[in-house]
Amino acid sequence: MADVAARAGVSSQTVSRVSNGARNVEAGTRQRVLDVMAELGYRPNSAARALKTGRFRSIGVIMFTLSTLGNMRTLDGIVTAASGAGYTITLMPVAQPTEGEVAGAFSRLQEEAVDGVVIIIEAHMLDRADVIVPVGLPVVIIDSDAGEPYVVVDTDQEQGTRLATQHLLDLGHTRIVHVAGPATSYSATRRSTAWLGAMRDAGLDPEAPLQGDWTTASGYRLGLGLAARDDVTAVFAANDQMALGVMRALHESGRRIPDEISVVGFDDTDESGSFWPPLTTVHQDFGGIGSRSMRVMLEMLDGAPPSDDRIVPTRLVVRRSSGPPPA
Amino acid sequence: MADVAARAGVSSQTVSRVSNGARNVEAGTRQRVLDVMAELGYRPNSAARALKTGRFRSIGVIMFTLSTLGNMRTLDGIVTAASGAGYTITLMPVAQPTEGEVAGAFSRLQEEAVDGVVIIIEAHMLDRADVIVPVGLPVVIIDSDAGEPYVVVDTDQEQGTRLATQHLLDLGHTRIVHVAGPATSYSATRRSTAWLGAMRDAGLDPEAPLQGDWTTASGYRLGLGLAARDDVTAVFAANDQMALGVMRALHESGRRIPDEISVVGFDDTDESGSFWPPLTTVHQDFGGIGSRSMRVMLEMLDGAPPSDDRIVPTRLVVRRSSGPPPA
DNA sequence: GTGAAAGCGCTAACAT
DNA sequence: ATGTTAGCGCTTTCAC
Repeated sequence: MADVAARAGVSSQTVSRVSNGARNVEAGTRQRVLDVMAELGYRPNSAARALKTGRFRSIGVIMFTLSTLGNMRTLDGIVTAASGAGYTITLMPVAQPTEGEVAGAFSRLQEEAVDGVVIIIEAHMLDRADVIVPVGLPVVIIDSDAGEPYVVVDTDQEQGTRLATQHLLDLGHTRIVHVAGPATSYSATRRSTAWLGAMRDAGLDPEAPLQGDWTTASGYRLGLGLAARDDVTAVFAANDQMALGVMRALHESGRRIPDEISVVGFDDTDESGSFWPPLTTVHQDFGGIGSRSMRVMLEMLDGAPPSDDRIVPTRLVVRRSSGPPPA
Repeated sequence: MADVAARAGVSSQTVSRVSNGARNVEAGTRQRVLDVMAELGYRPNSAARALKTGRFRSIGVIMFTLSTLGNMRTLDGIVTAASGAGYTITLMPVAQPTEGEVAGAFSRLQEEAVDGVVIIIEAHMLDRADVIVPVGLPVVIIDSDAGEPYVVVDTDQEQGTRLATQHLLDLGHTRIVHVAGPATSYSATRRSTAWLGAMRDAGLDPEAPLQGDWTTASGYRLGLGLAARDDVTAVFAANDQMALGVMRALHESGRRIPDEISVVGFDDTDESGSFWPPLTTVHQDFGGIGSRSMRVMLEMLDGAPPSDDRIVPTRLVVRRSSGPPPA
């Protein structure tokens, strides 16, 4: 910057003003400085700027590394929204979604160059106030049971689950089994709970959900057991990947979908409509989750109260994997 | 830091030493400083540190936002490797994979707090020296036609393609069609070229590849056309998503896989083994791409010459979507 | 509209 | 083993 100032015959202060787009610089002076900047290939040093202003223009995202498709899409939404607001995203992976790991990532984050933190861990640990509280940064949590004072942005799991369950109920199914996500996942338990609620509201007495872990492999394993039973006419899987695994098991066992058994998923990834048969599923607006998270984050950064609009609705996408139960 | 120093009765320099784990501090002094740090909740300011050292301990990743599954997995590998080396990842999305956008991202990156840049854009633009050259940072490019002086890390596209093509050839197929990725993608064109080469080496005269865009939708559209032809016995799709779309079109048209027509993909995502039928495909080691990129980056950061080992081999995973052609 | 001075929090270099 | 000095590149404040 000093070089630019010297070459342009102005003070470094003026260079700073031009660099930041301040308006009290004469057009001629500005142009001269701009020319010299280009000539010298000048780029402001963000560390120095951050040191002085105390702002980094970056948001940290803590996420479980080997993440699900949905989390990747959510990250994509966050990155896009952040970029639009002139912020970059700094990734903070945690190897395992355990409380210790998250606390560790959090403490590391305090020395990172970020203005706020978004957490996507989908775990139950976040109600432990001591894990998060020590940080003096705005925090937005996605998909968590963290209560006050945390700001949580999330898909409307209850509404989505009821959409899926009601669809099956309306079709005439009563013997519906739920293939749940891992018990450590908050969204998985909410989907289980909402499913139980919807079933009971319909006067049914559902059996306990089967326990998967989000992967196609777990869906396949559980699906093999389901295929061997003749008292089940529909399966509601907590995500599309497990639904895919269930369908594979059903296919291999010679069970016809949806004639003998219906399958419904949750997520609606880009591929779900091309599964065979195309999967009926609950569409989650991952991009919406990401952009709302960033909007709330930006509000907090500005010292404004975060807007209330933090639960993102879903919609049911009916395809060919669901139909009436066999007569 | 000054507060800690005063409270612990030492100089700020000693606090700095403790903070950085220097060994020339007496155990008692260290403990006292540590205690005060905890008491005061001291956290080093990374901006100040970066300003002084000129190092940010962060790597920027430029990527096309609405990315493919494979790119997401590669990013995951990079993040994991970076984290292990004590680096964070700063994401720089580009809205469109055009030359202008990439150049823009690059120029923005220069003011970002990063020590090096990894580019995942899978586009042909990177041989344009003027796009990248101006940056004084180490650059590693994934999947690109960028030649010297750029360091490129990539999957062995040629080997993978030949594996897939030879598999079909060995099965007895001669009427094989290639569903290619977008012409703007370098890996897509390399797969096309390698496929043409493998076919010609087998003495065949293949028809021009069909042009998809990586999405299941494009695979479906092209698959519909393929399903209507009776002179095709096998399809080699340039990625698994397009293969999935092709299979859906085939199913809907009542064509049996692999009895009437075989389908082979490229990528081997987590879901591919659960498609129906389970997809024969070329396994790409996305994590390996990510970790090698980071290893090379770290070498460059240390001023060492980047190691040669930058092409990651693939392997063929034979499942049930491929078989001999109909008699 | 522009410039001079001061200092953000840290660490490299040197001194003790 | 510990302290002192200086300065990284920028922006804020205040003066002109």
